[in-house]
Amino acid sequence: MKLVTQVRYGTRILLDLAMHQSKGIVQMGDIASRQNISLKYLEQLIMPIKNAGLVTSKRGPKGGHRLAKSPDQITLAQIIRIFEKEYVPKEISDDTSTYSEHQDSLIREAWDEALEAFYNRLEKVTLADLSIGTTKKLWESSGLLIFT
Amino acid sequence: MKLVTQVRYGTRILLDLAMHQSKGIVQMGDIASRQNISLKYLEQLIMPIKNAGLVTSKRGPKGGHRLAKSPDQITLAQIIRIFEKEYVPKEISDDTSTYSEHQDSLIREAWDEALEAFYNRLEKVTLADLSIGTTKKLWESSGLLIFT
DNA sequence: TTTAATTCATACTAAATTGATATAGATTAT
DNA sequence: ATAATCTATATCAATTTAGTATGAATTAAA
Repeated sequence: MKLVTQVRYGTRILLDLAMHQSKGIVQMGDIASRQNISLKYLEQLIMPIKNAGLVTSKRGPKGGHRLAKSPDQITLAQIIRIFEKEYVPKEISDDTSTYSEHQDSLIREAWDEALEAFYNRLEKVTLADLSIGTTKKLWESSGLLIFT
Repeated sequence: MKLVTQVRYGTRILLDLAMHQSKGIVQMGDIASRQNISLKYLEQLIMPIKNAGLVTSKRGPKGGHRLAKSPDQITLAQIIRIFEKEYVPKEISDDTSTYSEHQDSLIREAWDEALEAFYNRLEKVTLADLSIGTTKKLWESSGLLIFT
């Protein structure tokens, strides 16, 4: 059970967008250099995020991306769900007899509820939580409020 | 986030052991044929289960494996923990500046608590739950109590 | 209306993980 | 001794994940 890199990068992208919200639209190229991710890889990552409705985009020169919701409406759980493909557990047994169905349904039910509990906790961390912390720290350490 | 095959097979092995408890010690070869898993693969899977203290073994002829605890002391969560290697989420940011530490610790904390919630639910399903269901179903459907 | 900046769409490659097989050694009841 | 059984590695194949490359579609601006 691991936090795939796509989630880490995805979070960085969204966080970057959140912190540069005031600029309006932001270019992938800028994020790429700021976050030190290859532009091409980043372009791939932003796509599912966009399809999930977390950002909107505009093509052409002066185009770019922006958050589709306010940072406190975007949660860690949402980001993780985009990349961790929802997985239905296979049957424990490989036969088709009736008696294994009971086991399988017990396991599946527990699994589903466990996943729900997992995501519930992750719903509680928003981009706002993360970026507020960031700008605050920046302010404290440098005396400059760079990202506003 | 998926239930790896190792967990499915591991569960089947333990369930098989649980259902043949009365025989005392059980050979991997028997489990392999009953569960339709290659003996060699199965031998690999039983090792971490043994190291986790869920079963004990005896070598030589008439050797084999048996559960180290009663079936109601063995939970799905335990089995999953054996195979899903405990994974510490990497830092979101790759720089070493102070301001990213706050984000990372927020995320890590949420992640840890989410995992805990996940496993808590899975603690509630024991081998006994699964095997009791099985023998009962068998009884009902065939009139024969095969696994006792 | 051409040009250049940008997102969008795929195809491809490389590395890591997982699933499975193979070979041989260690232990022990008979 | 011998054969049955578990133990320990090595190897291979399949799948998934990470990352790169190529180029088309869109559009602001000169």
